[in-house]
Amino acid sequence: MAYASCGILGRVPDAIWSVLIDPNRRAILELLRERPRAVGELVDALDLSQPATSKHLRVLRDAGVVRVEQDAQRRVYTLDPAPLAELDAWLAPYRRLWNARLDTLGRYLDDTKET
Amino acid sequence: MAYASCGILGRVPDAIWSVLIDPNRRAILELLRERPRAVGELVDALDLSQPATSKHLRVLRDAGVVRVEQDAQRRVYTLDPAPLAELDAWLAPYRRLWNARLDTLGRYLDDTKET
DNA sequence: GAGGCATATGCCATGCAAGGAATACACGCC
DNA sequence: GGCGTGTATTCCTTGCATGGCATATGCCTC
Repeated sequence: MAYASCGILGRVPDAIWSVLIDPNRRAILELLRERPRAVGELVDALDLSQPATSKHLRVLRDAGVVRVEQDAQRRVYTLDPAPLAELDAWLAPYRRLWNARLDTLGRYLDDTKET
Repeated sequence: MAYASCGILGRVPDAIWSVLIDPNRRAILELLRERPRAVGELVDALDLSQPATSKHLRVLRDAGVVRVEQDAQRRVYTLDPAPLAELDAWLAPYRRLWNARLDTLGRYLDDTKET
């Protein structure tokens, strides 16, 4: 949310970091970015066993970046990007730094153009 | 740099992710955000042994997020935020999503106000 | 060039996260 | 109520990253 990207919230929960560590979990996030999917779909898309996939989904659930909805025997997972805003907030101060660098580069280019 | 935050580069290198996993490494980044520091300074600031600190610095160096400069026996580390732009690029599609949510929320609030 | 300081590296032990296999659980259908 | 499908959980093993300790390396001073 807005207050998160303003940097007021400060600390990124460990759960969020641990989500990002794993490539498979990042892959799941990207798949869910497209549309909600049942577990079986994810299993097919990733090259992973069903139990392994379920375990990753558990981590994602605990971190709050996905939500489950039950549809008969299937469980459909949906992306909830909100917690990632914390990550964005964490990144903000660094973003300022590399933007400063870009500004410097920009001025340099302008100056050389004038020469 | 610019091309990174434009999202052209796509994949965040594994090295960047592995940097972020560790709380101590994130702490080092934050310390260096303030100003460049020698290893000894970092050892004091973190609650870590000197060897452990050096190992983390190695990881950070390999990922390209810090640079070293030698000053007699001391090595002064400086933050280089550029590679973090890749992370920013990775985050971009998700940012769009939570912004969309905020817009929805905004409209909802506007509507209820009108009622 | 010997000794002392600052940092890096090697080796070892420990802990922990990830994946596989088997199994438990939940739901719908006949 | 038994059965098949879809998903979660448990147990176990393995690999890997972390940190401490000891030690190597580099540099400066006397």
